[in-house]
This record gives sequence, structure tokens and C-alpha cells, in this order.
Amino acid sequence: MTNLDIDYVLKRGVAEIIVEEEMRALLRSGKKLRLKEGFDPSFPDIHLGHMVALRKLRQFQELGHQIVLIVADWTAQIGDPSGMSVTRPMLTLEQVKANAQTYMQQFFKIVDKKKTEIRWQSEWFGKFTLTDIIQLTSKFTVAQFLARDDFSARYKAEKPIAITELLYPLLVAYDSVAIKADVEFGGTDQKFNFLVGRELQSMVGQPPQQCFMVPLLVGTDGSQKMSKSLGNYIGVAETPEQIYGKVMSVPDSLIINYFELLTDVPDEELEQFKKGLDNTTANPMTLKKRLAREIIAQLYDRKAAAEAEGHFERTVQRKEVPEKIALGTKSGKSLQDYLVENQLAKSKSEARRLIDQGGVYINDKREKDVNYIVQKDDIIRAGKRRYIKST
RNA sequence: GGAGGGGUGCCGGAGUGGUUAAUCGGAGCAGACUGUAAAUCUGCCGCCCAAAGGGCUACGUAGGUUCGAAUCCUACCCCCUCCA
Repeated sequence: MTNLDIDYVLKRGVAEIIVEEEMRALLRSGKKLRLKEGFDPSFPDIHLGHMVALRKLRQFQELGHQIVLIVADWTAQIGDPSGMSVTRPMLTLEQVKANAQTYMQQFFKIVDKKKTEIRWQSEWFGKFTLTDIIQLTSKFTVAQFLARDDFSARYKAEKPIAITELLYPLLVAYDSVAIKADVEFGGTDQKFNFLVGRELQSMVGQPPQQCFMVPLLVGTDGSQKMSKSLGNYIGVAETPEQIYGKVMSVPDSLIINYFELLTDVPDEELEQFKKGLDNTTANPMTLKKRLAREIIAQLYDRKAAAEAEGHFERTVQRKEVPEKIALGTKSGKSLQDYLVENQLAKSKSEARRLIDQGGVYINDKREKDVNYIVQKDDIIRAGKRRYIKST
């Protein structure tokens, strides 16, 4: 991540910059820029989708700029309208603090802590009065807000839009004013919010922020954007083995995209990868292994990446029994009961199905008898890769 | 205040008296195949009984009609849209 040049930072893995020319001018000016990044404490887990923007923050830090991380303890209560999620539970102060803690642990795996300033929304919204809110809301019209993609889509689809949701972009925009942001970072789904921030800043006489948007990363299912609620995510806090495995399970069609957004493998090399995949001279598996290593190396280190790879090769590719196997409960029960007892199956019916379908192995031999009595030190494998050893 | 629409399994969404544990899609799980935990194909996919098979619970909640209800009736709760 050395000799970063501005073109690379502004082009690689970037969806849109508003306004690119102003952005370049700012970078040339030599000013230390304040880069805004918000975080919703109801969702403290960071996944690779977030990592795309965080990597950009990191690059800007290396160019000498300042990150301002905003803990959105107020807007968390509203919920980002783009999520269309159910009404959120109100978080207690302790929960918010705990989540912030968790979040930052993950955040600083990618972003440099020393060049980050942390601010809480409550610093300014805590003092907000009704007058402030009326002033703020009077600056925009309903039509402007309904123009926003997901609002209009929901409106047309006769889906509900809470009034507080209209407030969300305003509050986020005000954050930009409060911290005097020069640039705001996020996914393309944040465009509207960013633009409101930009507009609000100029209304109050601040130079308007630049909007730096990265593409939304597609999740491991290969179709929808990566998100925790869809279950198609790879969390940055997961173990190297988990990350490695999940990266390998990403559809082959996403390989190049992931390299582009999540690694610094040079563009020229990616060009070769692409050619190789197109004319099938490159094996997608090999590329994904590289991809997995690159990602893990950023979140942990090269060594962890190599180890995760070893683990994958042994357990998945060569189907070897892993070195360390969790110990199960006492032997002497029927296999069916034993699976349930050790949570390898949720119910007896499920255990039966698993056995009937040939998904259970005892000491490497498929066991089809649900009444097999589990012996001491049996190594039981349920499904592809869940192992347990009886005691 | 008025009018209308709706609440079904993890999610989406069919079904409007029996043949419905409930079409279908997605997710998930398993198997086969594969240089990948990719793709593809096949199967499973409420719970319980060793099983052929059987039993129990389930379609917002509570009652009712009926030999039989997710489907009909009554009350209640909740959600959405439109008009004002």
C-alpha cells in the first residue's frame, strides 16, 4: 500500500465521486481533509461490503488525511430507510457503547486508529431543540425527499414510510455540518444522504462536502448486496478459516469484482486474470485462493492467510479429518439421539434425515443406521465438515 | 372521520370447506459430480414414534358452525393504502 497515486485512489473500486474535479482540486491543495464516515451502532459488525469503503479511508489516511468516525447513536433509533428493515428496538446507552466498542475493534483492523477522530452524534443532537428541528426540516421539501430512489419505490409499492425516516437524511446531513466534513464516504446507496449533506452545508455557508461512493459489494450468494440480514456476508471479525472458506464459496463470476474492490492486486494483473477466466486457461479455484489470502492478509497477516489455506486444503480439498475435533458428550446413545444432543442436528427428525441421506460418517464409514450405538472415541462427521469425537 | 386491502411455515408468496403439513420460488441441509465450500443435477426441508405406517401441533388471537376449517360465522388485536 505504498506509493499511492491519486488516480489509483480515485479510480480503483470507485463508483462515483461528486464532484470529481473539486475532489482533485482539494487533494492538490495540500489541505488536510476531514473525511466523514458514519456508523450505526445497531449493527456493530463489519463485513467485506463495508470494507470496500474502509479501504478507501485507509488510502486517504496514507495520503495524510483525517478520518472522522461518527457514532450515529441518534439516527440508529430511526433506522436507515434504505434497509427497509423492521422498526428497530431502542438501544440503551450501554448497548450503544458496547456496540461501538465492537465496531471499532473491527474498524481499526482496516483503518489507522491514530489518524481517526471519534465523534458521537449526541454531542450535537443531545442539545437539539424543537426549534432546531423545525429550522432543519424547513430547508427541504417532501417532493425532494420522495424523489429519492427507495422512498419513491416504496411509495409506489404502497409500502410504509415513517415520517422519522424522512428525518434520517436530514440528521445525517447535519452531521456533516457539525464536523465540517470535506468528504463523505460510503456505498452508492448513500448518495441521496450525501447530497443532502452537501446541500445543507452550502446553505449554512460551509464549503460543500465531496461525495465519495464505492460500489455495493455483492454477497456470497452472488446476487444481492452483501448484508448481515441476508446472511450472505463475510465478517471481518470472523476467523481466518471462516473467511477463507466463505471466500471460496463465492460464485466464480464474482472473482474479478472482489479482487478489484477488496485487494490491491494491480489492475494489469486483474486484466490477466480476466483473460484467463474467459478462455478457461485460469482455474477459478486458484484465483479464489489468492483472493482469500489477500483478504485475510489485510485483516490478519500473511501467516494467518497461509494457515487458513492449509486448513482449507486439508479439510475441504483432501477431506482429511481435522487435527482438533471438538469433544462430544458421553457415548452409549443411539446415533440419532447423539447428533441432537451434540447439536449436529436441531431435532430428531433432522438427525434421522441426515443419517438417511447418507450424511453421517462414523470413523470415515458412512453409517445409515439411526440406532447405531455410539462407541467411545468414535469420530462422527455430520454433513460435509462438522466433526465431533465421542467421550 | 370515511372507504378499501391485508395478517399463511426461516423469507417471499399460493391456497378460499375435505384429495392440505399446506402449490411454487428463495434460503438452508444432504447426496452426486467437480482441480473450489463455485456451477450443475438429485433429494430433503414442522415435531414425535425404530419403521411400512401412525400420532401431535400449525395458517394474527379467542370463540363458534360443521362429520370435517387456513378456508364459513362472531368478536378482538395488528398492519397498509386512498379520500378528507
